[in-house]
Order: sequence, then C-alpha cells, then structure tokens
Amino acid sequence: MNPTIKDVAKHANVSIATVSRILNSTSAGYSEGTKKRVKAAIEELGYKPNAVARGLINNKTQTIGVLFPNVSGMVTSELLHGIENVTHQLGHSVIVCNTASQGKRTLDYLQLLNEKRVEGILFASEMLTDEYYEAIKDMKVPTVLVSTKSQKHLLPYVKVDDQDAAYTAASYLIEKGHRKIGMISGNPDDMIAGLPRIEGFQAALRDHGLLTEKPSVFSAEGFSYKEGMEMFKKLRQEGEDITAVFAASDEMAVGAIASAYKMNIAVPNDISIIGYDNIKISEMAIPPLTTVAQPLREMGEKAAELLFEMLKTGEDGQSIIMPHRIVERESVKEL
Amino acid sequence: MNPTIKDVAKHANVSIATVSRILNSTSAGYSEGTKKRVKAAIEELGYKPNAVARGLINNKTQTIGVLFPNVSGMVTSELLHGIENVTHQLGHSVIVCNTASQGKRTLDYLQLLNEKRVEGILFASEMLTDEYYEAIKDMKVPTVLVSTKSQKHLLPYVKVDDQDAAYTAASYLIEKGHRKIGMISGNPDDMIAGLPRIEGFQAALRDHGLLTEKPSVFSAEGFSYKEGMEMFKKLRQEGEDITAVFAASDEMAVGAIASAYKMNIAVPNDISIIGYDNIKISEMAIPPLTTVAQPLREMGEKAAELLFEMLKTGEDGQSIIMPHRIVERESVKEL
DNA sequence: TTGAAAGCGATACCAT
DNA sequence: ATGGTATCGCTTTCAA
Repeated sequence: MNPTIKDVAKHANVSIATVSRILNSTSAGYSEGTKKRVKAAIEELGYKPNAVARGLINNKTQTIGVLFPNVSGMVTSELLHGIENVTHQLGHSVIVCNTASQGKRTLDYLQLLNEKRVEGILFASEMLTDEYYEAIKDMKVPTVLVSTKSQKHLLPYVKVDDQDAAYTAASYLIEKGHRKIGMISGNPDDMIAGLPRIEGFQAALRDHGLLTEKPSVFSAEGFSYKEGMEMFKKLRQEGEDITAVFAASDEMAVGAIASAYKMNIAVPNDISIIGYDNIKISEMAIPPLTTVAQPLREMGEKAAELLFEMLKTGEDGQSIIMPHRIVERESVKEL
Repeated sequence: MNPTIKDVAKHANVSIATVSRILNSTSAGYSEGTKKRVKAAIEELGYKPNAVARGLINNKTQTIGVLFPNVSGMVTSELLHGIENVTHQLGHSVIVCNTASQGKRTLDYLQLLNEKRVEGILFASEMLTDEYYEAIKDMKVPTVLVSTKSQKHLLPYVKVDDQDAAYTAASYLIEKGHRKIGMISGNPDDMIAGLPRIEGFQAALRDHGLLTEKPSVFSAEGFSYKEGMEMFKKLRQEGEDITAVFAASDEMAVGAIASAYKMNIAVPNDISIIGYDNIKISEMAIPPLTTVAQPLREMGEKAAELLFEMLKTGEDGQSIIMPHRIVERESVKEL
C-alpha cells in the first residue's frame, strides 16, 4: 500500500496533525526544525497525499466535468483543448463525457458526475433540454454552457453570436460584389447553430435589398462534409446564376468545394464559398477556405475561467459573447 | 448540503448499515419491506451516494487517467473517443491530460493522477522516457501504451506495426507500377512514428530491388500539413522523375497535395500520393486520399479493454498489434 | 509549537 | 434481518 500521513508522522516522530499542517503550509503551527524532519520523511517514504481523502473532508474534488457530443469532432476538440488548459493550470482535472456516444447517456453522465462530486460543469454544443437542466440544477454546482445557450433556463454561456457571425459572412460576400448568394445550412430546427445562422444570412440580404421571395437556402440535417456536398449539388441545380455561397460550417464548405470540383466548376473563379468555424481543415482545403472564425480554443478557456470565477465568488456568472472575425483566404473572389 | 446515507437511514428508520446493503444490493441482509421503505426515502430525499467516500474506503475511484500530447489533434481525438466509449461503458470515468500544452507538464500530470488515485493509466502517442516510466511504476497501477511503445520498459501497448504498415504502403505503390518512389517522413529520431516508417518504406523498395544508393526520403521535424508542403517541394526539386510518394501522415499527404497543386502538377496524374492514418480529412481532400488506415477508434477501445482486463485479473497484459489496411481512394494512379 | 480527537460519508465485520 | 462500530486518509478545532 501507499504510505499514509500516519506513516509519515511515525517516521518523523510527530503527530499527523503536524504533518498535515506542513503539507498544507498552514500559517505557522510548527518550527523550521520539524518541518525539515517531516519533509525528509515524506521524501524518504515517497509519500503522496491522497486526494480522495482530502476531497471527502473538504468537500472539494478539484475536478470538473465536461459534456460533449462527439469528442472527436474538430470543433469540440479545440474547445476541449482550451478547457483543459486553464483547468489544469488552476490545479483541477477534467473528466470528459461523450454524450452522443450511445443512446441518451447524457442523463447517466450527469448522474455519474454528481456522484463523483465534480465541482462544476461545462456543457458544450448540445441543446440543453429541460430534463438536463433539472438534473444540473439538482447538482447545485456552477455550470456554464459552451458554444450553446438556452433562453429558457438562464445558465451563463460562452459563444459567438451565430446570427451576427452569419450576417458578417453574408455581408462580406456582398461587399465583394456578389448579388446572387446562396446558403448551405444545418438544421433549421436547431435553435443554436441552425436557425440563427440562416436568419443572420437573410438579414444581411434584406438589409442590402437582396432578399428575393425565395431565398436560396438549402438545409441539411447536420453540418457534415457529406451534407455539404449534397446541398451544394441541390443549390447548383436550383440556380446556375448564384455566384457565392455561405456554408454553415467549414466541413460543409469543404464538401461544397469538393462537389464543385467534381462538377467542374472552379472555386473561386466560377463560384465563391465562405465557411464557418475556422477549424484546421479550412487552411488545408484547395483553395484555402475563407471563413468566419470562431475563437474555439479561447472559448474553451474563457468558459473554464468563468466557471472557476463562479466557483470562487459564488456569484452567478455573466455570459460572454466571443468575437468572430473573417479570415480571408482564397475561396472568395471579388466581383 | 447533499443528503447522506445517515439522513436516509434516519428517514427510513433503519441503520446506515442496512441502507448501505440495499444500495449495493448485497445478497440478502434485509427484507423486501425495508427495502421498499429505504428506496422511498432515497427517492424522497434525492439522495445520491458519494463516490468520494466510497472511493476512500474501497480504495477504488472508478477513474482512469489518459495522457495525450495535443488533445486537439485528429488522431488523438479519435483515440480518445474509443477510450471514452468503453471506459464509461464499464462504469468508469476518464480524466484527460494534455501533456504538450505547456512545458514539460507530463510529470506533474502523473503526480496529479497519482494523488487522485486513478486506477489505471493510458499513455498515448508520446515517447515514454525513463523519467515517465519511473513515475508510472511508482504509482503501481496498470498502464497501457496507446499508439506508442517502449522496448526498454515493458509496458503493454496497443498500436499498429508502423514498419509493416509503411512496408504495405510502399508495396502498394510498387504494385501499381511505380518505380521511382519518394517519401516524406517525420523525424527519423522519433523511434515510434519516425524511423520505423522510413525503414518499412526502404525495406519494401529493397525487397523489390528498387533501393537506390540515395533513397529519396525527406524528413521533417513533425507530421504537419505545413511540413508536408515543404518536404514535397524539396522532394520535387531533387528529382522530377519520381512518380509516387508515401507521406508519413495524412496531414503531410494533404500538404503534399496542396503543394503539388500550387506547382501545377496533378495528383494522381502527374504524381501519386499515399498517406498514413486515415483521419477524416483524407476523404475530404481533393482528390480523396488513398492511405494506410490505422483503426484509431478501435485502438482506443482495445487499449481501454486491455487496461480493465489488467485491472480485473491483476495480470500483466499482452500487447496488441492492430491491423492496418490500405484504403483506396483517388490519389494513386496505376501506371 | 504540538498533539488528541472529532468528524467527512461510506463499507464491512461482528454482534444480536 | 438488522444495528453498532471500526475504518479508510485526511483536516481542523480544542487543549496543552
């Protein structure tokens, strides 16, 4: 077995109370001499404090839980990276939960995190259902939403304003001289990343007097590469005169590029494409993809910081709207 | 505060011992009647067992630690996905640690995981230094290496045979009629993913009587897209007659494709390219990348399974060589 | 400056 | 079938 504080105490000829004080560098409570002896004993025995026991008595586990659909997505892995960074910097650990894995495990995960007594929760990029909210509320630990939000339940969130960002993307296309612009979107029933982006897109067209009665928006179920390909094909069938398209995700945009390539239509010469996210593949596309960047890594960091802020102050936490920006590469041509 | 087992006991008019028995469905030790009463009390109070307290007495935290360099890489996130899957299925949690994040934190992480008393460790895709090994050994918990190995320290590992896989890739090119073949590799000092792939490549050439005195291997520091671009340029400068190239990673391969595109040389018509990994971008490349696939997700799963096997049996664990296979897409032309 | 002892929330052994 | 209690490894009064 691992040596315990008792062993150290015995070895140094002091009480466990004293060892504890030294371990926690409690202000005074021991002399320099004993401190040395104890430190020596710790060293010699290779003693490592037991965080579990500590957690029990302090009611603090120094651990937070992070809930993600698909851990392996490029968006989420960037978020995770940011989260992990500041979390560990602050001496805590992160337990990851992949909610989309198999069936509706989200509730099970929440239960698990509750039993493990995590000190906080980061809930990422999935719709927060009433059910989830109740479970979270029951846990009575600070929670922040990452890259998602809920108007019904007021939990603080960290995300970019999807509608604004989409508006920016469409406006960018318009500035570049495009007049017939189409969109490849995710699910319009998705109130987080679906509808808002469509609305932002349409708002930009409207504000520039470009909104026709039948706006060319092609919606898929998700945001995948494959769906990007399909929707691009449809869009192209519907109207040959479209000179630019806004894709609701970089994956979709890359799919659109691939689709265009197959149909022998050149990007950006025949048609311009702008994406959304700015994940790694966007610079690897041919041509490199112009896109609306979300500062994913930083969003993860900010979310974690906010969570720990709440943990420290006990206050409610202010949502943070992260800035988005256009990253110009080579998939959009000026008309 | 959360209700404790004591509260439940009081509420149901039984002792905590009985509640505990019911909680753990210990074979008998209580009547159906009391069981009902206790269950009701639990329900009513919203009691959730405290895993920390359990962990203290059982010396079992139901948690494992996973060490990764760059959590956000596409290779690692696939591995993580597989790991998370089976780990949670088995009722455990995973704490992720991003070792490359800032400086040499690996040792700190190990220390942290030790204090948190994780029951096992998955160490991924980084060289296992003596230092790390010692720290791990001190923890006395089962450990398995994922996508890496160590010949010095015998810890079980789960990975594909890099040399074999590289051999397969080169052979594939040769079968397709290529005779002048180049390679874009990672760091030859990397004994895991660097050298073995180079050696496998060369072995294939040799076995087919194609090994010239100056084999065209261009080595970078890492396996990045950018380095793929650079190395392709160099390779092209050195010899215009090369008809096919084997890239040591998909990212590099895609970089090579981009580089080729810029130099106006067509893939696969002017030059064929085969990658390594089969991550998501390989199907999204233009043209879609033919590559040697590592079953990443499954490797994560197998590694976790192996770890839990060791946990259960207390035995030493057998390394697993995962199968690789060629995924044919469109970046290689038959000559 | 130091130590004894009371918990933290569970489990499990020993009685009854 | 049940309850009392020691115990897990540690922190933190309270006394000395």
